[in-house]
Amino acid sequence: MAESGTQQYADGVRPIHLAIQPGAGQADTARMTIGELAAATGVTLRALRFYQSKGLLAPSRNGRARVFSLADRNRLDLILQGKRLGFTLGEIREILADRDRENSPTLPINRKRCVEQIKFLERQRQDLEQAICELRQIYSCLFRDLLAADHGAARNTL
Amino acid sequence: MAESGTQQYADGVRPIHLAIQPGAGQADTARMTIGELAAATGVTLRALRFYQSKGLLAPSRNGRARVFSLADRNRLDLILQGKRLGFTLGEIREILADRDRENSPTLPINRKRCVEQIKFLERQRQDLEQAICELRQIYSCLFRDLLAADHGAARNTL
DNA sequence: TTGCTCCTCACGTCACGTGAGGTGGC
DNA sequence: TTGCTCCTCACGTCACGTGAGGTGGC
Repeated sequence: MAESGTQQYADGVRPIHLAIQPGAGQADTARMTIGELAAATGVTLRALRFYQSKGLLAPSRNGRARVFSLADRNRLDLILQGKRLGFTLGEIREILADRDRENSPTLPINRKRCVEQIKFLERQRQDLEQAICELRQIYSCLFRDLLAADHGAARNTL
Repeated sequence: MAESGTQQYADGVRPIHLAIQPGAGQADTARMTIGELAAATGVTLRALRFYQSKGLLAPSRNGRARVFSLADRNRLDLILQGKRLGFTLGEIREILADRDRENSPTLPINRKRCVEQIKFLERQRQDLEQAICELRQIYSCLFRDLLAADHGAARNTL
């Protein structure tokens, strides 16, 4: 059987008792299975296991099954923020290793890396702009050819 | 030995007799080696062989060595245009297979594919814009923290 | 003979997708 | 017993990079 990943609750109604486990203790007691974490974040099971294999996540175990703590969930949020910002998984691991102690609410990047990443993304944006521009020109050429074909058809009957 | 790829003429002065072969015939007589084509287009030898393995290029042979004609070079230009426009190699092969007969000066994409690609790239651009925006916010937070640290240091001496 | 350019495997990278085949608790 | 969720290999994808080891003509 294939694992279903992120869509096992298609109606959007997930069993709440699994997600929070209220009253079972306090503080870091919101322990989740891999399936619950996947559903909560939109990340596939495979991706979560992959992040672990790359040293980005380190869930504990209950027998063979992985158990993710609130700290793990917060760390995953930082990983996803890093991906949104265009960092590779290797870079994200570096960033999180740098000052993991701080338990930062946002990705703890330094000034230099921040500036370089902005430059990097701005270059990509410029490439994208040029590509979009070129495609729009192609599109208007297609339109012009269509008009020309109409007129050509008219002329060819002369 | 490693193959040097695109940088074998670091001074920018390439032997002209290799690039054109003047007077050897007419029409499609501008035959190039893989190294010459690589140097002329900035594509690596590996990439050229890879495009061939994917059915995008089909150079003839002189013994074991590949020989690229003017038609091959023009086709490569279309491939590179496709890549700039964000198409995958598989899509580029489809596009070039569609109406190869036309020997088009620009990538012969149809209206539907053009519109969809524009949408696709515009989505990517939006993601990029958001990322850049988020990074700029992080940057200004870093700046603010630096100022706060200065003031904090002053206050802490009180 | 030395150098250069060319060749063909073939493994590595990046971020996972996609089965295959098996386990454990309700 | 059936279903569900979980597990671990392990091969596939995309667009090449990077050696290793060998060939051919000046």
